[in-house]
Amino acid sequence: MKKEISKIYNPKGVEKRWYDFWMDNGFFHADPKSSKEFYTIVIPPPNVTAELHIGHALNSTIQDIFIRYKKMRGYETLWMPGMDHAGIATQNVVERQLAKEGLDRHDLGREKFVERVWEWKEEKGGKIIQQLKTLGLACDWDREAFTMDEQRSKAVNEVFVSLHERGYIYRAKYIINWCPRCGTALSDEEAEHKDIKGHLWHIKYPIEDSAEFVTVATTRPETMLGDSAIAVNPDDERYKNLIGKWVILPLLNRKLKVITDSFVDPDFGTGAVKVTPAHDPNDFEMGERHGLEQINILNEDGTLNENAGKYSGLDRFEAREQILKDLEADRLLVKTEEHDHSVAHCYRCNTIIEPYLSEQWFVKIGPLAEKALDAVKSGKIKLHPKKWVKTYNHWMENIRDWCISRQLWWGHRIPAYYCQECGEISVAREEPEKCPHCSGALKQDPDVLDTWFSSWLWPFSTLGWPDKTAELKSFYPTNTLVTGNEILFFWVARMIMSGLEFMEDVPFSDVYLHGIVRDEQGRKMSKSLGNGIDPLKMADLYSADAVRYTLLSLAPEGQDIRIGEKDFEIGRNFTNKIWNAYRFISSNHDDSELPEINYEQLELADEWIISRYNAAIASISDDIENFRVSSALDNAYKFFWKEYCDWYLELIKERLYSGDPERVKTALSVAVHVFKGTMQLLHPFVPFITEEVYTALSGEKSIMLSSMPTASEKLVNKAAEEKMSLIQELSSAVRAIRSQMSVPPSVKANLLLKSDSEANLRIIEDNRSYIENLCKLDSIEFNGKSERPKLAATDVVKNMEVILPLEGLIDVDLEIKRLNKDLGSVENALKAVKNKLTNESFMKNAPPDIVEKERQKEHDFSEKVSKIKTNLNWLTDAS
RNA sequence: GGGCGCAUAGCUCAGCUGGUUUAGAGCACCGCCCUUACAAGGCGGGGGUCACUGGUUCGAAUCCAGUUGCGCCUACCA
Repeated sequence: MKKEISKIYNPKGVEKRWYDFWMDNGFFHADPKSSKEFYTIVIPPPNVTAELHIGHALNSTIQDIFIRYKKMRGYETLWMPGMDHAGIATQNVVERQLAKEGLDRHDLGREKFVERVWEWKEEKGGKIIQQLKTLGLACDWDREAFTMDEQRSKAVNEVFVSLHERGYIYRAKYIINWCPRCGTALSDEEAEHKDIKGHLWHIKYPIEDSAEFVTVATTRPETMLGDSAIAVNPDDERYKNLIGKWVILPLLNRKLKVITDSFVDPDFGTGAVKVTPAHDPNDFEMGERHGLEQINILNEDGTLNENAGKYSGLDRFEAREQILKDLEADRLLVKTEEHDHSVAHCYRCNTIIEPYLSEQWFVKIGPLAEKALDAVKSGKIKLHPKKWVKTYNHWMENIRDWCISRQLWWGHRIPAYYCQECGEISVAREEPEKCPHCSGALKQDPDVLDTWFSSWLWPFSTLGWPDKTAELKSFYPTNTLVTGNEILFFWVARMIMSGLEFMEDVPFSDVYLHGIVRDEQGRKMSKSLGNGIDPLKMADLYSADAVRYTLLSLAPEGQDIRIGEKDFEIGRNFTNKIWNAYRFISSNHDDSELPEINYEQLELADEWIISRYNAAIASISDDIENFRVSSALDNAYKFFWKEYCDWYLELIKERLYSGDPERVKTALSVAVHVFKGTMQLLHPFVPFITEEVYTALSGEKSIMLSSMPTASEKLVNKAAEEKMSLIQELSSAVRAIRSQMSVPPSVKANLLLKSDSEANLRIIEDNRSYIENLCKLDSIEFNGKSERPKLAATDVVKNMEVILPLEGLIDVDLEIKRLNKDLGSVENALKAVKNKLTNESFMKNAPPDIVEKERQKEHDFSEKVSKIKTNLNWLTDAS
């Protein structure tokens, strides 16, 4: 009874049906009370504003592979999903929305604005969660967390207060990164440095009571308005006479003292530097050392303030132009040099950041970093690939205090309260009613915390901390963290710090860092370039399985990935191959139950595929356990497509069509057994189609409930593999001859084999039907008496002469050419081997087994050479 | 300035601790084939002085050093 199965795999409907099924049955839900061993991953929370891009697809597919694999290996697996509130990004979105209505957030007021953001979040936010589901991810959605939800907010609050109590949080007036467009401070990590082709302007400052000038060089001439000194290196002879003198700041005509500071590099610019303590981190420190005035010339929006004289009100870059013009007019601009330097940009809006003096909250990071450094050094946490360890160490050793306050409304409000009477600051878990010092009225700090201040708690906040939950007990520490390498500092390093500080244990034991997905030209995918590939579109076109497969098969271990839309055909073709293998097996087996494999009745092909199958189980498992996911997939591909489909399924056709029920049964039992297991091995990579065909074939409820096959040493059969490789080589040789001599499949041929090796001939004789079927042969003759035909195409396989009498069919010149080519390469190989064997030092130093191998090679190659030569002679004689 | 990575077929990449490979795969290309799972396929074929230069070694695509090119990260480059 044949079943009707579509010739081409149609994933439409299949994927959604199975995802619903998995969800309805709670297969993704993890039980903290389970007696199984736990395996946990926390998702890198995407922004609530995010839409799925190809990087998310790669990142989450890798996690899904680990989760599904471990589940089938018997673990209680938890994949903890959620999102972060993305303070700046989300506020931006809602502000843009307001702008369309002609409003800004101040029109609404803080409370209304935050309400509005929540509304936005409920209606439009979190689109990505739905999108992630189409990829088939086995996340425990019942536990979905959000950094702004109640439990996570509780954790943030607790951590802030507790760090404050430990003396790790302080408030200070310091130079920070200020984004004038977002109107907030940023951490060092949030400032992206980009190389800019800028200028170095040389400006003359007149020396007081003199006709002389001192020339300084700057990349930001507008900051001169905030200058409070000129500095030179104390050892710089050129400026010795200037020290202590006064110069006149052009345009504003303020007096500036000439000071010395060893920070100044005499070789850079002119060796004299203008000092602007309020707008440059170095100058700030120099200012501290010399007690210089800090003159702030900027408003928060990047325009110049009243300290800028006639420039006040201008935008910083307009002011720069105007100042340059004015200096030029005063003949004070002496030189304009091209100058490449790196400039900090806001990672959210790409605006150029200003170093800005302001009062902010900081985390004293040193003590936390120290422990986090140890965790990686000691191997408690392993980074994959491990090349990142050096980068991690370097960053950790040079880390600076973390600016955590943000001048935003969307986020966790800082639990610090200022007394309106005595000015004392109280930091508290619960808002105090009145000042604990003087009972005065309190006002909460208006700022919110950096979004990363909530996501660094993710591995335990999502499990219910600070409450003592069953989840924390079972699932912490988590096992594997999978994330893009660009986020190592932002997030990974900080999670390690917080985990060690608050859980007194690392948050995870292994970190898998993958690369960035780029376009075919190696460019980062971005909205502005319009070169992004929409994974949902690809999933729609080719299936989610295809997207997953393609991404993984193209992902080099830890390197960036280049990908184009057409590449997704790779995945589609693969799923189609699975489908058709299923179709083949299925159409050959009636609905009766399949017998267990009878190991007594196996043919060579069966023994061989079972052996290869067990090797595949071992290598794929080993790859996954050791974070080589692409390699695992590659091995699965090779086994399934090259060995199982190309060879094994071809080899069993004869039996399947033989009509002998016993032979059919044996072949089918092995074919199904191996196919099912292969589907299990592939399930973590392509979950949908494997579920579809596995359940269809087995009648089981779900592949997710099945156990991943384990490799059995006993079933690895080297002898069978040897034999098969002879069959394979011989078949390939015959097929090559046929193809190259253009012998159509309809023309059956006879094959003559001549060999000294009875054993080899016996192997072929025992399995002659394989060769006959694969090579479309009528007969095979072994060391036969029949005359060697004059016109024949020939080859040599394992010292066995392969003769295909093809009188009238072969092109003699072509065959001569073919043999000569072959001869050439074998002769080269022989020469190389001979060189080795005549090399005394090789003979003296190389291990005996290697020498033996080379001897064997020499023997084989020279045999082959002489046989090819003989064959060539036959041909030339005949023609 | 410091660090890291990459450089193998036209393209994307394998090739782990040096010797069973006469350097592989996929895509692209060429030829034959709609052979009763699959043309989204099968079979066969062409194509590489493994970036360059030295070194270690009996032996190097593989290890070491340097050079060049590209990429990334990092930095208090006025």
